[in-house]
Amino acid sequence: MLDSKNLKPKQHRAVLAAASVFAEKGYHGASTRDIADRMGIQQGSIYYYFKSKEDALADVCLFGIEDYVSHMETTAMSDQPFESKLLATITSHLTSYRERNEALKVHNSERLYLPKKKRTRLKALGSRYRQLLEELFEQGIADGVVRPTVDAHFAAQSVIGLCNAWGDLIVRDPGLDVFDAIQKCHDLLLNGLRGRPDTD
Amino acid sequence: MLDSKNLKPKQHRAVLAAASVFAEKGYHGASTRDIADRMGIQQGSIYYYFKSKEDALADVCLFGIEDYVSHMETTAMSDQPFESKLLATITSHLTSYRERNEALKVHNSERLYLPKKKRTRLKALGSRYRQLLEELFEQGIADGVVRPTVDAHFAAQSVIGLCNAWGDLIVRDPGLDVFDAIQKCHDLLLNGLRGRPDTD
DNA sequence: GGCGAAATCTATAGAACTATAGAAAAATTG
DNA sequence: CAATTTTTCTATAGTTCTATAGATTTCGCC
Repeated sequence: MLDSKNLKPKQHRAVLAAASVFAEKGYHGASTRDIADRMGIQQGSIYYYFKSKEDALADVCLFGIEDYVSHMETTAMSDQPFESKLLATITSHLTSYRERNEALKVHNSERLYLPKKKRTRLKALGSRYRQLLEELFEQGIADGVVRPTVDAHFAAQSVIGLCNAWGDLIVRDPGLDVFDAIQKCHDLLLNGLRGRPDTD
Repeated sequence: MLDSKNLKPKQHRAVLAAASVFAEKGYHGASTRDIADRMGIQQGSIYYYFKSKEDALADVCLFGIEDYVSHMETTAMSDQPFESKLLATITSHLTSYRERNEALKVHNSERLYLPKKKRTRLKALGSRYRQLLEELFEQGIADGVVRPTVDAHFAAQSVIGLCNAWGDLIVRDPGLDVFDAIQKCHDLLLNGLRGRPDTD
């Protein structure tokens, strides 16, 4: 398996090209020719970088989620209050969508087309991410910031879902103000639509 | 164009079969043979029901979103407080995912593969839905239930995103308790994680 | 039971796609 | 610059897919 930390520059370019094409056309809608075209090489030549089209998808997905999870690991370990950690999580999630060249989007929308074998690593990373998020909410409850009736598992899925939804919008509309979206997501999750009557 | 109100039973079955296959394999990953197999007919015979594979996708998407929007229209016109309307919206959204045989999921994840021409109707319906949702939030603000600082457009996108995320989970896990998810989404959106100190 | 319409079948043309093999070119190294 | 390694190219085998045409069967109805 490929470790995105050890990518040679050319392999890195190949993963980015594949990510971009998969993000635009979907895994099945994209052809190996499309990826080759994006790299400026011939169709057959991409098999120098990927053992198969399926492996290309696996590499893109792994690249998309890998250091994204380790970033979450750092946030979770840090010594900040709940609100700051939540904000950091959302920020990491949404900025990833813009910066990581659509690989995270590919991970989220196309990874299920991989056979189970090739999803093992991805699944572990995804579970780890969700677990850290759940622990974050449990911390929030323990600290008295989050209502004790909040279901941590539900909350984690919701945050992931909300961030992915905004991530898709961000990828589709390059003019969208990411930091505005981050702040509003943070505010909505913390306070809801009604909000606490803090300012009363 | 096809109007889902006027579907003959057999055409209806065809749309459901196509929806199911597209939801499972994606538009490009699914073949006309897959759809035919699901209906128990030969590959070439599906062209009796659809002019082309692309038209099949268009029909599925339209079926998926059509009365779903008109349901929202009814909710919006009704004479209920903001909270009830929000709950009705979420309920309609999430139960659609389970009942409409995955056509709504196909609409959400595959419609962008249609050429612009065939998306005109879908786009109009989607915009209408978002607009009704925005007006709902503006009503909430006017009624003093929703904080005036809430951005109605942002809120609408967020509700749609959150519901779609849970919809995907619902489709993927048939054992999931839909009404539990509905209540928790409603609560999270209204009160956020911190919640109002109602019960203090 | 026979007629017209609806539904399905068979067979296939034509296009696109994946993956491989071996040659060729480019880059790197001693 | 010669040897070696890395990268790319050409050509193609083999498969799969969409869509069509025309034959065939099933169905509703008088």
